[in-house]
Amino acid sequence: MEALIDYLLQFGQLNQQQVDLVKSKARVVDLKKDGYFSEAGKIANQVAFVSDGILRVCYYNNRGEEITRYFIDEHNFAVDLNSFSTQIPSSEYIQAITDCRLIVFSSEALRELSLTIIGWDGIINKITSKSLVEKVNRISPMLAEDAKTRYLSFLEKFPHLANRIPLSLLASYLGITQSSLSRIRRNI
Amino acid sequence: MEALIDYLLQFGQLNQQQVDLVKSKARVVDLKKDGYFSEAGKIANQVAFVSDGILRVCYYNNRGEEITRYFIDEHNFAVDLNSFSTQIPSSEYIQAITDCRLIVFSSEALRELSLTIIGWDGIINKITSKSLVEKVNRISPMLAEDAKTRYLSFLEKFPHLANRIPLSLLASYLGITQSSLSRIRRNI
DNA sequence: GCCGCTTTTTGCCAAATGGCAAGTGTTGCC
DNA sequence: GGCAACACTTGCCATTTGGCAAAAAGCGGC
Repeated sequence: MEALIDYLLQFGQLNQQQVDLVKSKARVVDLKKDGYFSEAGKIANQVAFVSDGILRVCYYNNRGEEITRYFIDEHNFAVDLNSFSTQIPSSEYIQAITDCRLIVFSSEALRELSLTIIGWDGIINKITSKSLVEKVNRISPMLAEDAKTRYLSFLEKFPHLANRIPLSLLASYLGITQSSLSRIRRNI
Repeated sequence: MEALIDYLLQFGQLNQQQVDLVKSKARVVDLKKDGYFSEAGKIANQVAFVSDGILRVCYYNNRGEEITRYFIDEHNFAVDLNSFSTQIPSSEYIQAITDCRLIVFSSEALRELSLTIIGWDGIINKITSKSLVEKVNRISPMLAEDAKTRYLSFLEKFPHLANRIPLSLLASYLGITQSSLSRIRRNI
């Protein structure tokens, strides 16, 4: 819980009373490996701060292949922003790939925080745009790189993640087959 | 200018007085083909609404290759959000690929609007997160697709853009060589 | 330790894409 | 018309990646 508060304070100020209010609206949830935090077809109505574990955002294409869009690890927020902000049913899944401990806020909790805490919206907006810009900046260069370079870039940016993510999921994130990734690994 | 106001009103309400204020802070700028709206090494201090023309966001990788991250066409905002919001020098360029007419706001103009118009920040935040989510959703699936599919998806999503963008830039956006794109085109 | 399950590695060959360089086409200018 | 500059296409071959299936390795339960 302290990690969450530290994280928030990077983006704006909160006095002790406000910090307590935030804590009171949060709910700790444990999610087992392979469990879903958010599912296609449903409307996302909660946001999670990842206290422990790794999640991934994925969807299925028209050939039934499972595509991993990105991973979310400790001390980041997980939310299906598309569905959450438009209140349209989602088309993707947010799934735990390890056992996870999440700090969850419901839509209502967030609404109350927004109404009560001056500056809350500003904090949330900064976090939102920062994390989206990061995603764009991370994914976008990958298109121009070959598979090996993509893998090496991933290792460089997330050295601690590579060992905690099954090969098949990492391959799907990198946009290559599991076999190819295995071969790439061998040749490094 | 009306297109800008219409666009803004999709994301929140503005009364006539506020609309006039917004207009008074804007500046129409014509940018010639190949001209830069924002350059690597400089700190972005303006935001543009594209009234006419097409821009692209690009950068150079460590092999000196030019990579096109995405295109920005009519009735969208162009800004180097990374640099603009952190005030760190940029690492990418925003360049006109056709003659452009832009409606430009300086940082100061935006700051004044933010202070004067209740709800301005809300409008800006909605626009920001919507456009970032769109970018992620557009780029992310491309990783899992082969070049031909990427090209077809592009045609489907931006049928009016394909003819206005030089082959070389489109290829760099799709993450393939110009020759490959030319071959793909032939075989459709 | 052994079994059954899942994950990862390999081999084989086909298909996609890149690299390079030359050829063709288009456009604007003189 | 002819030339220069640029944009696009093509040919040839090397390299990368995919598809498929089998083998090997890792892991938890008993």
